[in-house]
Amino acid sequence: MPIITLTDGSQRSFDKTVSAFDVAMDIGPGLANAALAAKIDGELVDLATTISNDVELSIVTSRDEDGLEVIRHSTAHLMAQAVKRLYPQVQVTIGPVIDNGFFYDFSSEHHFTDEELIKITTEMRKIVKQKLPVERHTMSRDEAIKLFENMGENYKAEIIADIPEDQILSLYKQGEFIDLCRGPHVPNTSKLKVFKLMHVAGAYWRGDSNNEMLQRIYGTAWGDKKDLKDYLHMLEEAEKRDHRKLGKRMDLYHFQEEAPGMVFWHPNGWSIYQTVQQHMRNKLNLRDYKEINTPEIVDYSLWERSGHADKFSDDMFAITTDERKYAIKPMNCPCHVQVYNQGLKSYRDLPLRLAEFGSCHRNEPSGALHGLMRVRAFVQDDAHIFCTEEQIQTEVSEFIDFLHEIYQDFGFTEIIYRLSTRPEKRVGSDEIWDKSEQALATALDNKNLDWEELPGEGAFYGPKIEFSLKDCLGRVWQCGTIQVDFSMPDRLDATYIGEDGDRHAPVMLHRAILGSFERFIGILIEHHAGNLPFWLAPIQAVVMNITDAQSEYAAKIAQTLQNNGFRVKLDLRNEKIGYKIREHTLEKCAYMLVVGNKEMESQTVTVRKLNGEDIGNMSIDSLLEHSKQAMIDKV
RNA sequence: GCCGGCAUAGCUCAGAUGGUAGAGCAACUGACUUGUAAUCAGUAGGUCCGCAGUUCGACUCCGCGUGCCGGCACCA
Repeated sequence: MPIITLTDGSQRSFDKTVSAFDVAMDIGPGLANAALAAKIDGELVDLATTISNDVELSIVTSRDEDGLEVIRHSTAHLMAQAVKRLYPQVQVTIGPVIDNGFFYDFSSEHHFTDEELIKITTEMRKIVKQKLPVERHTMSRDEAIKLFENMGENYKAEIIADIPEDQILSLYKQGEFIDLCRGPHVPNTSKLKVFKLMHVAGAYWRGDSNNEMLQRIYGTAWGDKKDLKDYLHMLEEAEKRDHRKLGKRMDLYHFQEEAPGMVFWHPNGWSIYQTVQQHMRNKLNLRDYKEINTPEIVDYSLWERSGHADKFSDDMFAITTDERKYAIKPMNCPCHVQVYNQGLKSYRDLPLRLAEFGSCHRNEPSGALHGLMRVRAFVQDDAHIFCTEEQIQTEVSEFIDFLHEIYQDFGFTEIIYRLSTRPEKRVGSDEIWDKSEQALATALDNKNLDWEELPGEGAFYGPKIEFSLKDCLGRVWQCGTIQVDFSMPDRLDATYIGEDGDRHAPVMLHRAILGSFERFIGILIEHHAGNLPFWLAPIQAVVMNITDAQSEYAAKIAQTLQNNGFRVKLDLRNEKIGYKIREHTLEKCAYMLVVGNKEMESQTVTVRKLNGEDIGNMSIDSLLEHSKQAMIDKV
């Protein structure tokens, strides 16, 4: 005689075993109709699940996050069923839920085209109309293997073969289609109405590049039409922010075939770059970093000693001249150790913070290149802190403060923290690893930061914290990092004289805040949709006259701004003011300064901001003051 | 690197089922002297990504290469 407690605390008792659906029906037919799944004592289950004991129950609809997940998962099955109907020779593999949708991977000789996605969609709609019940069945592992082998679904059989033998598996059947699945699923296919197949892509079987390449179809699915529409609209908006498009429109930089993955910076883009770099330089000075500069081309033997040649030679550009082999540096650390090694160091010299805007080249796989976000030639805001073991904790903590300050300056507040811990292949004792992992974790905890651990993802020489930012498409880009390194100082003979008078190897902290200037500027462009704040804008102000009568006055204002260190343009063309404003808006000029007869007579300018906001008429002195304040406020 | 797609004027794109291409914007010239997101008219602009092949003829079809795009893998 189950007594069922609902989410609002109310209770209902039944005199016989009931299904979750029966309970929903008992509450009301509207809810029963909207019901997709249920949660029994916190566990997400099918609506058909029977209840014979006292439980807590909630009915899951498309309004719940869980409901959306069920819809997306079921839509993946729906798509697989449609594909199997249209292409019986195709084998199914896996079809999980992802952010905003789902995908399903198929093995097939035939390659799906975008037109065929329409065909598949039509078939999916047919299955929805058929209102096929989705039924859960269970069977033993070996039975399941046999079942899928008989169906010719070898991939499924392979997946099941990896599951422990004694486990009971659940399978879901809708019409003629059957798939291995943990569930839960919607009660029938008519619940799946709002979806769209997005695109086809390749993906390796089991995510391993040694394996066969499968075909993945991505789709999106939602609880109601408006959500789908909003999502598609968001994608369109995100596309408009794409730094590759804006970079072209704003004339920031270009790429060309002769130098794949290497940026040709134009004056506007280089202006942003210089502003960002100067800002970093100022901040590094305030925190007692010493800026240095080291060679880009270094004899290969140094990379052999540092260990890079051994592990990363494929990614290094090597050159041979006069029978001598060099590498173009992929990282700055070995060179920084060379600077450290000049002259005898005492414990009194530590911590020593050596910073470099280090130009690096890495031969990234061609398929990985992506605008400014992934390039082959880039400059890191790199620094290495040489310190004692005891100083690690403080240095890491201060670094996190530094990083927060910089991200704040650039307008980023959403940061993802990840701690990568010891990998299987590593150097150094477990004791040292314990200590350094603990130092990093403690530093994060002391600042009350939410962080995720990535076990085994650390570098071979030490653990690291990664700091990532999210871009407009929700992609996560790693920017900052701090890594503890007990290995390289030793490999490259770095030492200091301790209080005890003996030589010791210092600990090296590799750290970067922006990561690479290229990637960071790409993220900046997308984050601001190209509308960079005044302090970063390549063109901070454009002075426009109404007619020729104000040419001289307009030029004088531009000159004054320029003399005060601002980046100014003068537009005296014989065009209507509306035309000029439109053009400079598209160019993303921060301030538009209009001068006509009115302004000339009163010795003022009228200021319009990029977003169309009119901040009024002001004297040149107040304009200068306003601009200087904007630089300080970073708005 | 792997799978698939794409490559036409400075930019955004159309087009030709094989007979050497077109629009809008930009550029240039002229008129207009203009008040907060496009004034009008005219002119000029192309190795149709590269290299080979088929063909009387290739921008179009086939092959190879390069780059880019969507993913996957990679990201010290």
